[in-house]
Amino acid sequence: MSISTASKALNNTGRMGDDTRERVKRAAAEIGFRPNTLAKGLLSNRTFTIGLLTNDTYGRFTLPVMAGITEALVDHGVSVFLCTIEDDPVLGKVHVDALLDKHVDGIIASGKRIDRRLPVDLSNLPVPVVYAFTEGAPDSVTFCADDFQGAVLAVEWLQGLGRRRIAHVTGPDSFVSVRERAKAYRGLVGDALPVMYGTWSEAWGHEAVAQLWNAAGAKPDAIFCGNDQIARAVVDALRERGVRVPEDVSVVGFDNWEIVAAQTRPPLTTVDMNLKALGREAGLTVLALAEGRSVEPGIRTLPCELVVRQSCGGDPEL
Amino acid sequence: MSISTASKALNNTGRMGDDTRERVKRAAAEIGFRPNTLAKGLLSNRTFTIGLLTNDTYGRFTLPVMAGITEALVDHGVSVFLCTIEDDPVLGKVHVDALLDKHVDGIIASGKRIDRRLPVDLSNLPVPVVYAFTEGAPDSVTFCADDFQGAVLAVEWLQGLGRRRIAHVTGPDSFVSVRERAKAYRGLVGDALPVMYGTWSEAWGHEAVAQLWNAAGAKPDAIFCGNDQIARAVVDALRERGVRVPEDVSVVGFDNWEIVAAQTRPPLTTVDMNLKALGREAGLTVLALAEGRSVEPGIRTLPCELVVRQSCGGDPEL
DNA sequence: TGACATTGAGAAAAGCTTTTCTCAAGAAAA
DNA sequence: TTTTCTTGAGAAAAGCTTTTCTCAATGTCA
Repeated sequence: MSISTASKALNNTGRMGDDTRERVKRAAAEIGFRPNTLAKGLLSNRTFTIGLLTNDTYGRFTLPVMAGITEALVDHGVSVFLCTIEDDPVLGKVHVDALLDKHVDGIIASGKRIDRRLPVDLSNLPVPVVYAFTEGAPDSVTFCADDFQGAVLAVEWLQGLGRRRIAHVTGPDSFVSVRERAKAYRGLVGDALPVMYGTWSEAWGHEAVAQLWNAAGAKPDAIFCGNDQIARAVVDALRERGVRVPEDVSVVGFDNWEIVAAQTRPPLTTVDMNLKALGREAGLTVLALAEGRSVEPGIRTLPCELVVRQSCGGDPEL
Repeated sequence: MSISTASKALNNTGRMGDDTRERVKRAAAEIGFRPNTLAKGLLSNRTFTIGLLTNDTYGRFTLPVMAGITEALVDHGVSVFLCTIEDDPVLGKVHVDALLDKHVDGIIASGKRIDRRLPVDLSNLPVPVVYAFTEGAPDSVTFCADDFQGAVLAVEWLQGLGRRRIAHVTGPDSFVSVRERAKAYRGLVGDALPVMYGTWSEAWGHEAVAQLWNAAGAKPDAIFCGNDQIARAVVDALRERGVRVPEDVSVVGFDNWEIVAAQTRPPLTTVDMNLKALGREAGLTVLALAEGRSVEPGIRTLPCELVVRQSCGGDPEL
């Protein structure tokens, strides 16, 4: 039995008798033959590996993205190198070099916010690069969540529940996401209440509630929070003040960070950025690029969706 | 210039003139030559890749382990495939097969608890396997944290602060870790108070405080919690009851999960399991195995350390 | 039955390094 | 001057697949 015959049999290529083909396959299965991906890669210039670069140490955003990538690519036999590079350019270069040495088919860059670059130069690389949830190079493909639409979803949900004095407690306005969400909020509720910018901490959530409730005049009947940590703190702070959630005040978060959203009492209704879908798209795109298919560059915005739990009231079955 | 001469020049092997060697190196640097790791691997049977298998979706335990592995191995030019297999045996097999196809030099299995196996068969693999924070096969190398010692650390710290009625609110006693910690606790404080087993949720933390404070008799002056989520809830519940932390009651957590521990008010003093160090050891071990060095099988227990914040009182500078 | 077509299987090359071996040239020794 | 060493450089093979080409054998048609 020649090597080439075996190869052709296993790959269903070449001309040969069906009996021979079957016989080879059976034998291969029997001895547990695994074609060496390295050798195959040597020929095809494909390694069926990609690199995922991130500076998100806690995996808050990267893990869902990674899950999506893996889900999309595992069927294609592609495995993913995860490289956490902190915010260290040197570490970044080390990892990129390692990835290039291993001839990854492509690289996906991911991060913690969509208006910051990873601290590493990914231009002029010999492999395709796509960006997911981080700022991309000018002519690249970049995926991010639709903050504006997500905020609309949240605010309209509150309005649909009859809420009319909706406050917005959010993160620093240096974030594009924060500004986008604030713009959507402004568009729907007007200028009655100021947008409250702060930090992404629980401390700020408590502080914001204190400011709102210590001020004179009517209190809000709903609070749209910039992330789940703030939302959680807001819920806690309201409870401590004897304000009932969701009866007196509805609270909606952003991120759908299970660990926070589900453990809050009551569990948070919150906007999910669909990071997994985002990862899936990024994975398929980098694969397409790796296979030489051409992909229109630009920023692709994926819609958010609202995850209804109990912090707003309303029928969770809607 | 022959290929072999170039190879020898770049690898500092073979006999040749220093001038030739230098000339080759300069030229290589100039054109940005990267030896193809695949071809090298084809010869040496090394790919400088390893697989990290985990069922820890949120990365709670796996990400620190991963960080340690990467830190230890990046200098050796080794990259890590992260495979999240949920608890799905099929997915597990798919990923293991993908890893074997790619001829990883070794596999590290990791998980969420040290007394459960990953839902996938890792025996009789053609590559070395080491286990980190998950139950290993009989004659394997397994790394885990020293729960007993960690608990001793926590309880002795409380005792050192003068606390005498120390309660223990922890997770389900089906966990080996829980039983180990409880045993250490028992050994140091005796039977005055029952060990309170529950779930790993904040709800249980609240519930436990209610039980303790609604009971007749003296209240605890310290609570040793089975993880940070419980500890956080305990702190919250105490504050809601007007009990001051740390003035009236000291609370210590377990895990040092930054996101929880640092956001709690006051921030949690807690036991850190040194997962990063654990990952580092696991990484170095799998590398040693991959290089053919022999490693004594068995369970390696790494010590925990106490991270002092403010939930216990005492001088954080100690 | 002879010429031609078809079919199935094997040989060989390519892909990129490293390593071992061979060989030629120059230098040193006789 | 001839022989022997030494040194530096190149040739070749190995590692594992896939693909293209070649070739022998069988079958078909005239």
